[in-house]
Amino acid sequence: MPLPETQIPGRLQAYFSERGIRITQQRRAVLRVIETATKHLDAGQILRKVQRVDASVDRSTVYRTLQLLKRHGLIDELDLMHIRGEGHYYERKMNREHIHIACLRCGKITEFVTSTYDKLKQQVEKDCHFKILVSRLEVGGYCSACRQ
Amino acid sequence: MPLPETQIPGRLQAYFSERGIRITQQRRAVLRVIETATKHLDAGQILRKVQRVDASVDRSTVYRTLQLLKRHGLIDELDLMHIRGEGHYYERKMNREHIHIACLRCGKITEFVTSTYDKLKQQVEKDCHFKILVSRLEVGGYCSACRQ
DNA sequence: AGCGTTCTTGCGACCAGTTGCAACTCTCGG
DNA sequence: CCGAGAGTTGCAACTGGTCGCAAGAACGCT
Repeated sequence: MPLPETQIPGRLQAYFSERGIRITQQRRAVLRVIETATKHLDAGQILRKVQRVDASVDRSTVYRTLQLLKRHGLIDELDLMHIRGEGHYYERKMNREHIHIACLRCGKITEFVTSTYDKLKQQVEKDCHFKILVSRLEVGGYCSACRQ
Repeated sequence: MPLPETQIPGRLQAYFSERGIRITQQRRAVLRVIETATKHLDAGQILRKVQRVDASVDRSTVYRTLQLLKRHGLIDELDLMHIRGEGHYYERKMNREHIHIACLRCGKITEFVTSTYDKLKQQVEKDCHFKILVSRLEVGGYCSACRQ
């Protein structure tokens, strides 16, 4: 086996070992796929990419790893307004929470950061006496190109 | 059969006949369940309530009716931060869009209306040159009682 | 009211995601 | 380096949601 362990751990794997969460071959593969993803992936796509590295990895392992990451707040789960089916999409959590804007016609996903979103969350915390841990704002409609 | 057709149509049914969408026994039952709901229902709960009126109604009919309502913008679909499982919840669309606040510990769902949310949406439309048709803001965390 | 078109339904098969369980494997201490 | 114990995996069975299709129902027209 040509040294797969010596790869750069990556943030997610580092988080795991710091917290004493076990790192297995299967989890390493899932983390790697998520960390190197360039676009929003759904569970099925992640599974397929993982199985290209290790074909024996089961669906349930991928789903369980995604749940684990979600519970630790390391990934965000998105619906993207159900543009394609009912499934969820995943992305690694960014420094700044952003809005997902989905064009219902061309399917393009845009991300948008604004301080108004932060202000809105602060207002919710204050007015509702609520401690926010996760939040998700998704918007569906038509982008400028599709609206013509 | 004691005059089931003579019931007050209700808003959803009225919308259907105005638009020439066929009204069937099954759809009538689903609309009735949604219109008389006092809390957020998931598809399974709606199915069970519908089947108490007409046991022959199939799952797929309920799901298709929900999709139909969603497409016409008559109901909103919510995840409620996946407090219980992966399923979705449905509520009939209100005059004013509101934020759903889900306590991750006690499961309580609070609804919150604020003009900041409207301002945020306006800003997205302006800054992103995007026409918003639907939006959804869900927040998860701890309510004041559970935070102690 | 009867008829025909068109839409809807129920069914069965399928895909996606979850769960219980026995076998396995990771990690830590010796 | 090895063994024990806890945690993880793959499997199989199950639930939730979707889809294609043939039978059935709704509505407009006469």
